[in-house]
Amino acid sequence: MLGAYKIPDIFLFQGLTEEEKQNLLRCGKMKSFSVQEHLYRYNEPVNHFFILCRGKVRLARAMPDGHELTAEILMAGDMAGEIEILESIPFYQSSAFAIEQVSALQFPHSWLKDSAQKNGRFALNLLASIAKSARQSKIEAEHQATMSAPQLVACFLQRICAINDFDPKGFDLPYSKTLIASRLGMELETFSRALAKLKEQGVSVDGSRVIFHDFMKVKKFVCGHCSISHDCPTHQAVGNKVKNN
Amino acid sequence: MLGAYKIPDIFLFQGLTEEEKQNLLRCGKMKSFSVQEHLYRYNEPVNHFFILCRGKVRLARAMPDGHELTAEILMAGDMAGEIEILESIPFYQSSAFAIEQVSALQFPHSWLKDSAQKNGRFALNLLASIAKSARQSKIEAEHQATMSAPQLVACFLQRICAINDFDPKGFDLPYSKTLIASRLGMELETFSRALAKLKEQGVSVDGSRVIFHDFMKVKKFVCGHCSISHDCPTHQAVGNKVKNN
DNA sequence: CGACACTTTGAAGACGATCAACGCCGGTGG
DNA sequence: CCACCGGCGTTGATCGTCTTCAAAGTGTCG
Repeated sequence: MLGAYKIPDIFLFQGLTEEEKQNLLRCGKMKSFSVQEHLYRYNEPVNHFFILCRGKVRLARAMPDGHELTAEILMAGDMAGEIEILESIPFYQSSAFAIEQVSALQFPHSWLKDSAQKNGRFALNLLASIAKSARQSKIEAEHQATMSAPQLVACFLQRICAINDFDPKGFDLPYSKTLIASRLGMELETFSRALAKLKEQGVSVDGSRVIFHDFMKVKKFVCGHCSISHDCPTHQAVGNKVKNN
Repeated sequence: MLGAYKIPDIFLFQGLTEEEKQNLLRCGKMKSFSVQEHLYRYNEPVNHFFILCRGKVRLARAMPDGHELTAEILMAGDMAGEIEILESIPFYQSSAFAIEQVSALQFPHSWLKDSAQKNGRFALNLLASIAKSARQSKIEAEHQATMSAPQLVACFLQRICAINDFDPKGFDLPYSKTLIASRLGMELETFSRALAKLKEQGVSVDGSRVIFHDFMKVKKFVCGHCSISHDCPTHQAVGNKVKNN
């Protein structure tokens, strides 16, 4: 059968018994989506919760000026739709497009809350997951406000490398530069020029081939991979510079 | 007794029986903090979870260059420390300073997960809360990437007005301009100039007095108060402008 | 080979950060 | 009462960065 991909270790199910897992999985269907197909669209009623098993998905929303912003690029293991469901928002807040051949577990929207309410362990897993993405978004907002384009790009490249477990000494970009630029909220031209500047920092990007020649230098340049680990040397807090009231 | 403030309706406790609430509250202590005092500091071990009952708290982290960024300004009803606890991060990721006289319920850190695991309704409330702040942060990152300084300021002013239930026809800023600028990740000078430009959009700010002369015009200018409501006219999604791979 | 999507490069303009100076206010101390 | 000071906010000038528009280069696929 076509859609029969091995179900990956799902973070939400960690620590559950095999029986609990099977019971939970019983409510889900494995769905396939081909390139350019959408899992859901902005403003559609929230009917489903998804867990990505294969392929990548782009979450995007269009700005009124016609620009389109890529909010997130999901990979296997990521969830989609959970925010809307948990906040009880009736309509999807973004559109989800498959950028590769995608397989995803699809659950009815009520499944998520029901399972969280019934199964304490499931709830904790879900909480950890969402807390992580909340923190990630906070850090990203911070970065957008404080980092230059080359720093943002370098930070993103590090993250790509880390979460995909690529070799820093040489790997291929998993998506187009246009998509990355849109993900980082910058123009393609700016992105391109940023790559040129990164050569000075020991990062060479030729076509889709990326090489970190001096990992330490890059870390220093962007502030460690703050978005990844907990001990980002950049964001040491101290002071009291901003006075109150 | 000094710290005896009425405990506000706590979102986390919604839908619980009176008995459940009392049981949960039993683990918390009401603490007072005076201006400039900290509830916790960056990199300290995560020992407590807080629910703010009175006063405002600034969450901040310092950048290596000495700059300091205000990540969040909490008000009564908001939580602090939940992200670190739920993600099991052992150290606080920001510092929390009281910018007014503050009262807060302080719980041992383990209380949060324990309660979520045991009480399904509590877990759902917590999930909704965190989902909301996750979505909020996403939107903020988006704004930082796409909006001009005057737009960011206008958006922030609208939000202040809405969440405090102020009268748009005239209200006072609840914090200093320096603090707001830092919250928005911009320089005080930029903030000041942004206010000047907002006059053209029907927003007058004189000292700490804010008046929205034409609410519709402002909404249009910033894109509705997208950060507040679900139906932000700005972020209608459509398209497919960004091509894939 | 030509069409088309993707990417790079160049030049001009807009915007925000930075540095510097000044006005304003409340408090302190002579 | 006045002089001084420090914190806060405004305003001006300059500079670097990002966006925008335009053009050209690269690659793939028929």
